[in-house]
Amino acid sequence: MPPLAQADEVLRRVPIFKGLTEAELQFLAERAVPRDYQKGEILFTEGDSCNGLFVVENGRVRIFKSSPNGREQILTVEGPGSSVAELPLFDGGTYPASSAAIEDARVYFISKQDFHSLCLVHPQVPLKVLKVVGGRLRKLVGIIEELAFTTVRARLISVLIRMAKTGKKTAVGIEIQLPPSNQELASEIGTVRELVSRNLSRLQAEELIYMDSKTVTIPDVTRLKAELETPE
Amino acid sequence: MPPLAQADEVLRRVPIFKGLTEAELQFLAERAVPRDYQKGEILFTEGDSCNGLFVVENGRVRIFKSSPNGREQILTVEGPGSSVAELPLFDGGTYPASSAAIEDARVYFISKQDFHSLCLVHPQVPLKVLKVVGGRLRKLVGIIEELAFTTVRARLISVLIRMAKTGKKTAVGIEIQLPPSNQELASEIGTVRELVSRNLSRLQAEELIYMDSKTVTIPDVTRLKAELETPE
DNA sequence: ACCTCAGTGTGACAAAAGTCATAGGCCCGG
DNA sequence: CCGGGCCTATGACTTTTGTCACACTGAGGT
Repeated sequence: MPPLAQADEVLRRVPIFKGLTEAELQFLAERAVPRDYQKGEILFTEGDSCNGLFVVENGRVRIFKSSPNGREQILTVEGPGSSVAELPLFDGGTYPASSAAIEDARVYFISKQDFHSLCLVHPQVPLKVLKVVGGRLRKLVGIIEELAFTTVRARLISVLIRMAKTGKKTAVGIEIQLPPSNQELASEIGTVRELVSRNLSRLQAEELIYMDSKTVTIPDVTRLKAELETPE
Repeated sequence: MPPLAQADEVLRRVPIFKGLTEAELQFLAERAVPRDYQKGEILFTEGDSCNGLFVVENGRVRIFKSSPNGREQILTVEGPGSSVAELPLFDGGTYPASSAAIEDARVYFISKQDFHSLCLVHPQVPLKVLKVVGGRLRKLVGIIEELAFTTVRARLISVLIRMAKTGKKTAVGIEIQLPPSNQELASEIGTVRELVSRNLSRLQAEELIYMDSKTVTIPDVTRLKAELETPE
């Protein structure tokens, strides 16, 4: 069990609640229900009707679509301080995708009613929501672009580069941690386990990366980026 | 040149402006600038900074991503009474995609400033925007799902079925009109001209559709839908 | 009537993606 | 130390996708 945190401390960090007064934060904090999820546990499933929104306190949560033949496509991964599923709250529809905990996680649940009450007294909130939704939309467009135009290899290189931005610098290059399984990585780039495995091997053979189980070292990010330009 | 219309009549029909008073509509109508575009003309390009939002009076407009090698992926097609590009107005970023007129079209342009003034006096508006943005997000997720999980053939069948919903019933089936070029259709489903051509031929050979140039007749929509279930 | 031009249909390939089967590694519990 | 469960790597193969080249059609314009 993670140590208890003050709900208001958590909510204060959430972008859509920035700028609320102490009293307003308090109002929400009193009504926010903490929920603990174990690794892999489902928060909600595509098509469920939406009763409220989630705020992640710790752990990470993935939002994904799944296909009848068992494949998955991750839409986004949200970590501490993110809100999840604000949108269906406003358009009244069901969840467009499913969500599950990647690691053990604690989230707060805020009911639709409470959130709507807040919006009434604080019209700034919908504007903030629009802002984060804007970012989400951009992300989705980015995924579409990658799926429509690029190969698995290019998408894999893209995630590696994205991860490199927050990676650890070492003497021999930037060091990053791959997700716990190749399956997870495959879902992020919309393909299957085997192709991830093959392409990682190939990148290593080409000396663009070095792998030690889940730890990848990128000796030269620029050279990796260059691979994205040329078709070969 | 299309006949002149009263701007306020056009704006009244737009979802995000539903519920405004006459005075407020008037305020916008006075400030909305009409613009005429010819078929194929560009409204804005991905990466442009965003100064306002568009409302389509007539004609249709497509929003799309384009790839360095000349391919395109259509994100949505908006017709009369739709607003376009509300989002970057709120998050302050640039346009995430480009837009061009499919046919000759007239649109109204409303500047960022005017729109923000409206939002201040009328907090209902952002809520309406959230609603339409919600729909947009769902659409994008749908595109991702199709790109990630299905084949060109399935995506083609999907659009045909979607078009059938607004098609014309005849004695021999439902009749629909394909877009003016196969290229356009290809961009909608994220592939190339040739594959559209081939797959349409194949569907006709299988007697799932009948084609007479751009007019397609679907004798049995259920049978077409069944093709989506089975891998073969 | 003829030329041009944009869009089409198709065959032949090449490349990429996905499937299936198999072998092996690693960790954990008994 | 052994066995089961889970994940990984990899070869062999199929299907799908995309590219290129080329011939054909139909509408418009002069």
